Amino acid sequence: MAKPRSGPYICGIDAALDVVSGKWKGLILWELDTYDVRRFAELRRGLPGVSEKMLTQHLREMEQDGLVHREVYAEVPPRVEYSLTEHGRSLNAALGPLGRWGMDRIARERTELVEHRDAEILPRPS
Amino acid sequence: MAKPRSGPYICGIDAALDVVSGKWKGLILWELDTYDVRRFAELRRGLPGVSEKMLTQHLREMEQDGLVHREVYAEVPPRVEYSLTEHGRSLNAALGPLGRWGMDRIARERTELVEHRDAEILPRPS
DNA sequence: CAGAATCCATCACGATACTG
DNA sequence: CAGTATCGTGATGGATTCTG
Repeated sequence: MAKPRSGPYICGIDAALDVVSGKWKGLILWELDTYDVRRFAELRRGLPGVSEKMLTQHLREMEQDGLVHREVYAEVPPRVEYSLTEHGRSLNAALGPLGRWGMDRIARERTELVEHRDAEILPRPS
Repeated sequence: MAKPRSGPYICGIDAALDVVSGKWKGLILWELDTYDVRRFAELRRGLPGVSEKMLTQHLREMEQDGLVHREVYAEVPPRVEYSLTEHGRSLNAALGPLGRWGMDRIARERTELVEHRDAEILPRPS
């Protein structure tokens, strides 16, 4: 089970996307990068709409991919803390420009209705 | 149809990943960036294993997302050329660091059997 | 050549219930 | 609290066939 890898990667983008392809992985990365350390319930609260199963699953995969570190405390009220590994941090850094691009895209979408806004591309299909 | 997703994004990463999340989109981007202009069959050859359906589907979505430009020539042997828009180019630029990260990951995986792997850059013997 | 259409397999994702 | 187990579903991806 786990992950049927996409076999031999053709390029770096491919390999990287394989690791972040999951509905919540981007957000998990963001959350862990922002807060440094987070507990299971905290992450869950930070990702509105995620189910425990998906959160666990994604966390496990990311742990296996060496992105996330999982620290378990053998206490009476169980406590588990998640944080990014060096590897995970470097991924996040590499994701920086993409994040900014995404922000621009969001901004663009907000003004997409204004047709005067953009004169450069706008392919007009007739 | 196309994409019912794209709810309100929580962060830029989320928005960007939504656009490149597809089995071949990363490769398509890479291919179009490398060759500048590509025909349908060329793209198909460049993406070993892709089906026509998926290629068409991905291309259409990317066109709709404003990443790809589709130029149709009304000739007897039909010819369609795909290229990146400005928007697509900027995405690719933003994808650069991620691609390099992915390359590192591939390299790392090659030496993954060495559990001692640390801050060391071993030249690949062989 | 560049696709559209159809059918089919798989899997990512989710809801719910149970546990140490 | 932090999971695990099970089941169900729609989206995603693929093989094949047909067309302008």
